[in-house]
Amino acid sequence: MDLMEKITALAKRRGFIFPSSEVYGGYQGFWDYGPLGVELKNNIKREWWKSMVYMREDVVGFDAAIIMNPTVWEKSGHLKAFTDPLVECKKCHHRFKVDSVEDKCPECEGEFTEPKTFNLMTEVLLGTTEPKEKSYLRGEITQGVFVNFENVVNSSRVKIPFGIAQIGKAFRNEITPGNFTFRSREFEQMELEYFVRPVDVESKDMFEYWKEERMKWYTSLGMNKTKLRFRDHEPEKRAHYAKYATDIEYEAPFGWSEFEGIHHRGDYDLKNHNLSYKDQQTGEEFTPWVIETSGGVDRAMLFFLIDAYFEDGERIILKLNPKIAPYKVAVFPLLRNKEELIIKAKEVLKIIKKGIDGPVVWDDRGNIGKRYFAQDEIGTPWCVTVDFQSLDDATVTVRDRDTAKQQRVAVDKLSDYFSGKLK
RNA sequence: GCGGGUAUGGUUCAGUGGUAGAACAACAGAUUUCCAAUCUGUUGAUGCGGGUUCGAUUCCCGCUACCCGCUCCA
Repeated sequence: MDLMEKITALAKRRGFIFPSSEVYGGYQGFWDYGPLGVELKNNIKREWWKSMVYMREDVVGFDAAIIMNPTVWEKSGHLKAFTDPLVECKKCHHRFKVDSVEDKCPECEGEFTEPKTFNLMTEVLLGTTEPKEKSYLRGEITQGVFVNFENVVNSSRVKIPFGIAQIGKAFRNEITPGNFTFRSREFEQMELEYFVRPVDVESKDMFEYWKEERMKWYTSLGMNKTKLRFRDHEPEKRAHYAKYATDIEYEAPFGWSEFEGIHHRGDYDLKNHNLSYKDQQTGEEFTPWVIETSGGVDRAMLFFLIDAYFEDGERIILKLNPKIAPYKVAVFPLLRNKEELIIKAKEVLKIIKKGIDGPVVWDDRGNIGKRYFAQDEIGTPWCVTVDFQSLDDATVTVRDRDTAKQQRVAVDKLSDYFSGKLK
């Protein structure tokens, strides 16, 4: 079994990720997050929000509607840019963008089919009477921030340079979803739009600054540096709006794959929507430039999972950073059939639950070794065992996931012990 | 959308034109048991829809999903 199969199987077996609507045969390009998956994903989003909004003075949060006035998408250029006419070679079946090729297939000299368009925007019909009004599920979350630019400026005392952060779902009719959750038709983005003065040097510096910031964030949560790299876009490969563009890529089992883009969008978007900024002190009015950091939440989660996956003989360990691990602590009674142990262990469970921020779980299956294995496999950083000694001296053993080493800790010190490690 | 492959309990596999087996998991019970798979018991499956046939999980067709390429870029 290759690594992707192992991750996919683990994700399903332990409740991280399921194929969407699986009882009806699934639905291509959609995935559901199970009890552990939603914890992991929420933790990633929370850590992102903390570092991008709470830890900064110059960024505010936002949450736009998924469905917007269709004019937004006309103005933004998405109805054009997300519609790629493709031709297919009748002989070798390779496909190409119409404007990227001549009239013969560069692979095999074969004839092309008529161009077909693939609109990546997901259409929705609104209203109760026919004809219904057509709109779109957002193809990227950014536009909601841009069209609210002046609302935010007028209501929240932000001054350039400043940023607006947003996390939310986006939808694209991908031609070929695949590689587990990597390319999905519904996905979540975590994005910052950082507005700067339209000055080349300043904006380029800011672009470089955000590149480094974003890379640091992933490594600070434990992602393996040697599996990460930047990949600058060649001018001709850049999106329609980008002045500069870089991807952060992870070396997945299916190859180096992008999961965050840092784009210098210039004034493209605000100009499209006819929006500008007025400096209250100088009276100067201008259209800011935008540095965007746009990360895929589902992709980041997939790569955190892959990156954390280790095998030690038969033992599987998810070495997730404790901050994003679904469960922080598991509590075991050494034996499940000794009432005094159960009572004490339930007390300890309650104490830790109150003492730390995050899920603490109970586990009394089979035998103790089995529980350690099961918790390792879902990345629980610490296991607390209540044994007979605990009944005498109110201490428990705390076992570390990565080292498998144990330490005796007094029950009344547990909360401090764990919250210290979770900082 | 095109080409190739795959589809059996939760997972990994077996098997058959006539009552589908196992291992692991799950659940219940036993055992002073600290690094899984001691002991006992229980639940649970042929992706969906057609066709051929007395009878289909098995043969045929269609669909769907997943995997590998083309494509895509969060």
